[in-house]
Formats: sequence, structure tokens, C-alpha cells
Amino acid sequence: MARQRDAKNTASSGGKSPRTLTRKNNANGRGHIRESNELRLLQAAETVFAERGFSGATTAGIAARAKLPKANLHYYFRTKAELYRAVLANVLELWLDELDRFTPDRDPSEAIAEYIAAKLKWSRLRPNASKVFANEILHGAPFVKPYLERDLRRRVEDKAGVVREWIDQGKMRPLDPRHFVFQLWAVTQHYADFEVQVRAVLGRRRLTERDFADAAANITRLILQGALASPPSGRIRK
Amino acid sequence: MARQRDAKNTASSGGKSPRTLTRKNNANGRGHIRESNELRLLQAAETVFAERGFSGATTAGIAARAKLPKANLHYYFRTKAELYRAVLANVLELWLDELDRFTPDRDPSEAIAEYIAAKLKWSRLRPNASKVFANEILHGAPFVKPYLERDLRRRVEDKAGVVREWIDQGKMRPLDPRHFVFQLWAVTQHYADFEVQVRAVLGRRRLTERDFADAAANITRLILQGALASPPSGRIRK
DNA sequence: CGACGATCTGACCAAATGGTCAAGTTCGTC
DNA sequence: GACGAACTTGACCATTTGGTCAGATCGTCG
Repeated sequence: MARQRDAKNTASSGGKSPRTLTRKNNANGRGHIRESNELRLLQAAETVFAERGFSGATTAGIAARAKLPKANLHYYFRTKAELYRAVLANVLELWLDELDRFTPDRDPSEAIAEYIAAKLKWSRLRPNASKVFANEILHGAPFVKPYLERDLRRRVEDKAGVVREWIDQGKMRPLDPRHFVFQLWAVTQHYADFEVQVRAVLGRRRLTERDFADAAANITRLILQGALASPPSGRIRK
Repeated sequence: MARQRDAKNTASSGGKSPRTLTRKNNANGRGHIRESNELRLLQAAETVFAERGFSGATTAGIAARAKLPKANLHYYFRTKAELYRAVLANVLELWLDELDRFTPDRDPSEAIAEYIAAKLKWSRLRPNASKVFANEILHGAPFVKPYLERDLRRRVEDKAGVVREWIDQGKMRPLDPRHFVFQLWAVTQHYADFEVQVRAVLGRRRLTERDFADAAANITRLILQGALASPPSGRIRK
């Protein structure tokens, strides 16, 4: 309930919490306790928010996982929402740059394959980050909607331009670049967000590095075959 | 917190709540009030669970949306968990059969295209159903894990066999059938579960029928091109 | 119509939870 | 080693929320 309302305070800046900036900086010596405790809290929070969602997570639970008393959590992050926001900011930072591999001069097959590999790597190494983000979007993006509508949209629009260039150069089949990006996101994040289902179907107790390699191979083949202009038989020469 | 524990009561049967069965049946006349109220509650619950998740949803909120007093909700569904379970059962029933289009004798391109269209139709018409399910999986499937590990796994294993046959018949490229299914799920459900993000990137206030048509076209083309054996130049004749 | 089960609902309660606070303890610096 | 800032924490509180209950009302069938 309060979530919707909370969403508008504390301008969603990218990096650290505003509080860090106003206090003594962590140059060296000073503030290192803060730095270390914030890190522990952020890590604990990422896990708990991933497992329970925003409403399901309790500050007591997060504090317990970080092995700190609850009051201490509230010393570093005034509210649950502020902590949540910080976790989200981390995730966004994690993903934002991966699309930079898309540049007009590169070979699309290379760029796309790399992107798939990179996103799958994050799904394997930081599944909780992905889950927190998925949960946020799933429930209407009460915190990151502005980010989606400004930054993300711009970024995708930009990269869609690159894809269009690739199409014009005859390197890719004609397709809607934005939907193409959605499909890249969907298939790669699926292995983090729907991990339990994947595990159940594959009959694994845990997803192995091997499983991710299989996923990568299958996705890459599917996407490249589906999106690239068939290279060998150059039916239409430029 | 209680979620994990609640998960084991009330054997997850498919259809109606057990209570319906013990009381007067809804043949006609008798029990029609129950039927109508349960329906309203289920619809309200689907929306609210989709918007807020299990923990974020409140029985008061659901009751309000159904325009019934909270105590009345608890008259029809003893606990929030029971109501949630009923909503989930609806969703599963909705999806389960769509994979039946996969049979060895059919043309894979046709079956796959139909499946994509069907799943996208559900994403458009019942996005909340999809979201409730996604949320459940995202948080570790505390309620439906047994279903995933038994029924769903079997079903996918079964259909994987069909895909393998298609591959053997030279109709499809060699690929891992289970990952192929994951990819179908991922790209189709994305448009329901990540709807806000899709809207933000496309700059839409609402996703139109047109948007879904575009999605369908792009997905179908991508998947068929990627998975089907190239039909015209029959390099390898059977 | 009268009986009886089904349905309805305001009032209530115990537990959980986000957040506060004041009284401490520790840390870095001069 | 002393001083102020940074950090720590048990106790506490207001609010929210799932669930109960007893008494009222309704619907239907004989």
C-alpha cells in the first residue's frame, strides 16, 4: 500500500544512498565501518527481497541475515524502501552497460552472442539481482517506472537504431528491433527468474554451469539462426 | 514467512475448493450464491495477487475489490493461502493443455506458430493470471513446487519427445527440446509479466492488440527461422 | 408459512512489523 | 588521553493484518 506512495520520495539517483554522500567519505580510515556494513546489508537485502519480494521481506529478516540488530539496519537505511531502492540501483548498474556491445561497425552475430553470454552470466552469478528486478517490474515498477520510461527507453531506442543499420547492411533479417531486444531479455533472464521451474523440469537440484552452457548454446543458435541474414548463400548481394 | 509452512496443508487439488464439494452442489438453484461469490472473489484475488504478490495482498483489499466485507471472504475461503491456491489452480488449468498441439504427426511450424499465438493470447487477455504464476515461481514456488516437479516435468518430457521426433524427421534443427520449451515460455510470457517495461520502452500507455500482433509476428518468425530445418534448399534429404 | 441451513457482517483480537529513541560504546584525531 | 562524531542496540510503540465469532438475515423446500 505505502509502496506506491513511497516511490516518489528520495529522488532515485544511481549510486550510493544520499546519506553516504553527506557524511564523512570513506576515503580511507573514516567511514569504512559504514562501507562494510552497508555492503553486508545490501547483500542480505538482495537475497531476502529476491526470496520474498518487497512486501514479504522484513527488515528484521534482512538484519538477521546480515547478522546485525534491526535498529542498526535502520541506522544505515532509514526505511525499508530506501534499502530496496539501493538494491535496485545496484542491479540496474549491473545490466545497463551490457547493451553497449551493439555498435554499427561490429558484426551482429558476434555482438549478439556476446550479449547473450553476458546476460546469462549474470543470471547464473547474480540470480537474486535479477529476481529483485523481475519482482519490481512484475508489480508495476512502483520504484523504477521513471527510470524505465526515460533511461531505459532511450537506451533501447538507441540500440534499435544500431539493429536497423545492421538490417540495412543486409546483415540481419528485417525484424522489429525493440521486440528483438525483448526477446533477448526474456530468454536470458528466464534462467534466473524462473530458475525453480527450470530446475523442476530438468530434474536438477541446482542449475550447474553445464546447464547454463547448454542454455547459452541453444539460445545463441536459435537467435542467430532466426535473426541473422543467412550468410553462406548470399541470395541478395549488396 | 508463514507461506512456506502453509504450503503443505490442503492438498493442492486441481479444481474447486474442497469446501464446495462438501456442501450443497451448485446443480441449479442451491449454492448459486456461493458460486457467484466465489467467482467474484477469485477474480478480485487474481488482480490483487498480480499487483501485490502473495504477501503484499491483503484479504481486506481483495474483499473490497470484490465488494464484499472481509468476513465474507473468509466465509468462502478459510485462509488467504486457500484463496491464493484456488487462483493458482485456475491459471494452471488455463495453460496446461496448450502444449497438446505438439504431436509427432503435425507439422512443427504449424504447431509451434499456434502455440506461440495461444500463449500470447493469454498474455493479452489474462495478464494477471500470468503475473500471479510468475510471482509464485519467482519466489521459489512454495505452493506449486510439487506440481512443477511431477505434472509439469512429465508433460515437458513428453513433448520433448515429440520435438525429438521432429528433429529425427529432419523437420527441425537439432536442439535441446527442453531449452526450446523454456524459450517459448520466456518470450511469450514476457509480454504479460514484464508488461510495464514493454510499455515503457514502446512508449505506450497500454499495449494494443496491434502490439501483440507485432510481438507474435516477430516471435514466430524468429523461432521458426531459428528452429526449423531450412525447408527450400533441402541440403540433407532424408 | 415455518423451519433450517446458507449467507452475511460488525466488532474484536493476537501477532507481526516498520520505525523510533535514548542511553550507551567505539573510533579517529589532535 | 580527551573529545566529538560515528556507531550500536534493547526496549518500545503505533499500525496493519489475518483470522474469529456470535448474532442477524436470507432463501428455499416441505
